[in-house]
Amino acid sequence: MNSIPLSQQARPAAPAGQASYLDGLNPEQRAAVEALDGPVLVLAGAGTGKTRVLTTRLAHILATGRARPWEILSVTFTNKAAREMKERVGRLIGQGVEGLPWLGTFHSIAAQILRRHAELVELKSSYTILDTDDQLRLMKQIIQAEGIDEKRWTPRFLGSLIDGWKNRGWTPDRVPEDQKWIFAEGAGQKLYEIYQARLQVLNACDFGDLLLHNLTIFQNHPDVLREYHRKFRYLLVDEYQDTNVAQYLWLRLLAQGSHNICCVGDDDQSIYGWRGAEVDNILKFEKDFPGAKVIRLERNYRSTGHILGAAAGLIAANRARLGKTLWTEDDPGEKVQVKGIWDGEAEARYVGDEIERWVKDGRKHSDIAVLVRASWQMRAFEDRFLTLGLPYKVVGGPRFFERAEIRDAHAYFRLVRSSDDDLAFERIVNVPKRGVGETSVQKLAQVARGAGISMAEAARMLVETDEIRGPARTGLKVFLRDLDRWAQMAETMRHDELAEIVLDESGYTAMWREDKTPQAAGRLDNLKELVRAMGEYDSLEAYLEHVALVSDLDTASDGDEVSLMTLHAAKGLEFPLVFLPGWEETVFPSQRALDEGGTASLEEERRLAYVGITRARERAVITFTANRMIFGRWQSVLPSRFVDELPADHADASSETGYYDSGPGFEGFGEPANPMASSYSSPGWRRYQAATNEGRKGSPPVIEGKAKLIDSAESSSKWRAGDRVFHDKFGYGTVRRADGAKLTVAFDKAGEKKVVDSFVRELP
DNA sequence: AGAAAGTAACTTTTT
DNA sequence: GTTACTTTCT
Repeated sequence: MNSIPLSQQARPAAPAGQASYLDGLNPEQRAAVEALDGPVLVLAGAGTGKTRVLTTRLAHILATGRARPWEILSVTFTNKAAREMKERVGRLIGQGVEGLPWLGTFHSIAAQILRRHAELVELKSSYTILDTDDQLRLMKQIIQAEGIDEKRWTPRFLGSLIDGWKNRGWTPDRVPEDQKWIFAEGAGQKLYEIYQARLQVLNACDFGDLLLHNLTIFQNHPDVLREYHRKFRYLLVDEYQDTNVAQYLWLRLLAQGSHNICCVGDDDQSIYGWRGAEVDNILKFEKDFPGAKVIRLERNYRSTGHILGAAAGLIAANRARLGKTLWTEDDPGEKVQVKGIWDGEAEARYVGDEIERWVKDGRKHSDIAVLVRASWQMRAFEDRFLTLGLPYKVVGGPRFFERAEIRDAHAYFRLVRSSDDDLAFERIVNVPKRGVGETSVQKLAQVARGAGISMAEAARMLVETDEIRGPARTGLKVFLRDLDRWAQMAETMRHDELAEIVLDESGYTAMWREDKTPQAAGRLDNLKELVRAMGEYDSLEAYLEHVALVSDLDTASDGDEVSLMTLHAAKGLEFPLVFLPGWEETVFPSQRALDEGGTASLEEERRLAYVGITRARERAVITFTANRMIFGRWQSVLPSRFVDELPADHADASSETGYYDSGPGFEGFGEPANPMASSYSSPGWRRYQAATNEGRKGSPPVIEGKAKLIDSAESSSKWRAGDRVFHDKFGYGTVRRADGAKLTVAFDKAGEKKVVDSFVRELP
């Protein structure tokens, strides 16, 4: 791993100040690059040159001879970020970066470390990394084995619970008392123990374990930790605001050596709280790392003044933040556009039209991104783009390695490699159909468990007896014979050749060839692509290790396409023109955030909105609709509170059509209109509804007296404060405020809600 | 065992 | 609207 020729090691220290890589850095960036000693936190706002600082700092450490390439630990969150850093450092120091063996994601580096010390946590260094699918199936087995009702206590719930515990650095014995009761009347911790024991038998670990085992090793074996203290002279951490507790503990342990830890991040862009990320980590950095320097990067090189102003105004509503003020020397540019639209289809049509206009003006499709809160929102845009013939690509969509056919194929390969991989065995014994149904598999599992052997071994025994008969028996016999044969071939054959043979001879490819569903062809293509990708690795092991930690294959096609993606996927990217559709309550902020997480998760939604706006360089267009199809039902929806929070100075709600206005200062529902936005205050909502509805036919359908916005809007005085009403979903309630069609109702059970009057009726 | 039909549940976001 | 899962039937 550390095999770089001596000639490529530390280059002679360049006199500081003359180093060309420092040219063009602003004073703050330069300070962040040059502050090499002790802990440093770089608060890098959106578009302030974060990656540049990170890579230049790395180059600087090398160029000044402070450390050699393998003495620097650089961690990122995603593989993409790691790749980008490698590339850019390579360009800066003008040589290959194979010499940076410790640049990678938290998970890949933890996996490397774990391989070297696996025996210290009772694993073999050949351990496999389970994907979420395997994990869930394990959970399910355990829940069933323990006789717990899996309807009430789903494997998925247990999975995310255990995952959460791991993210907080809790091994089964450290789970706090009150947490144990979250699952199945106190069985949670016991199930966690059983799960870990199963993993150990399988010589496997899940994503969370990679970090957690590292922690266990470091805590129980100070000598090992010291080894890494000596090894890592500098630590660099990207996206620090996204670290969870386990990652934080891991970093803190490692930093005890040199104390030279530099974390780069932006608390305003912390959007992974739902996955265990702790904004707190970045908020308390100075406390955790005494003597830390904090450097703020606030000069933005990406967006226009208005875009920054709109984003700043929005994020100012958050309380838990360190506070930064982005500024730019660029033009103010044009204000952020905010537009209300009738429904989702019309929204997609509008976005499509705007895109065509932009392109007609000589700009490129690839300048444009459409950023949505959740992936289900993409379909409307895909539909529309397809009809218009607009070239587009979905970024971060269905992941290659998560597709069923790829997982099936991997299960075959894993099984050929080691026949005791029960999870793989179970996955594909009967794919394609071999007559081995559920009952046979149950029997195998039971025997295997009882005898402490693998399911493949159990199968070998049982096919010789009468325990399993009929088609299951012959099917298993053939399957076992094939496995043996392939295992033998593996000794001599190239792994990608073998892969092809396994897939063919097992009947797996044939299964898809005979499948007549439209996706079948794509699946066969994926399998071909899989075999091709395998060829790029030296061995099956190397390949499997890689895919376990990577979610996507490099997709090279950089055509001239509009990018369609979720807001999460957009972090770190930028586009001249950005569309932000779906800014409605319950969509964005999402219902889930509204229901569960309280203020914290609402603030996270707001940060997501902030991330969205700050992706735009020249122009940002926010849209919201009055009606949206959610869960297959038409619902009337209200503009997002984030729309109200946009400062009128930087956001423009007036629109060219007669549609009307809403938007900044849209008279937010019963509350005093935003004073900053008074110029926008207007009784626009009703006019907007009336106007739009007139221009539209048919959609959304008017169902069962619902969605009759027009009627209800016009009969504005049907309800008054104090009236008792009934709502299908929320039950009985008392009207608190009535503002045209919009009611604020205090429901007896559901609490205070804002609803449109067509959804309530008189008491039955 | 396997296919068809009917049902619940649900949609974030990723290593 | 979809998908994953369960029940029912052959």
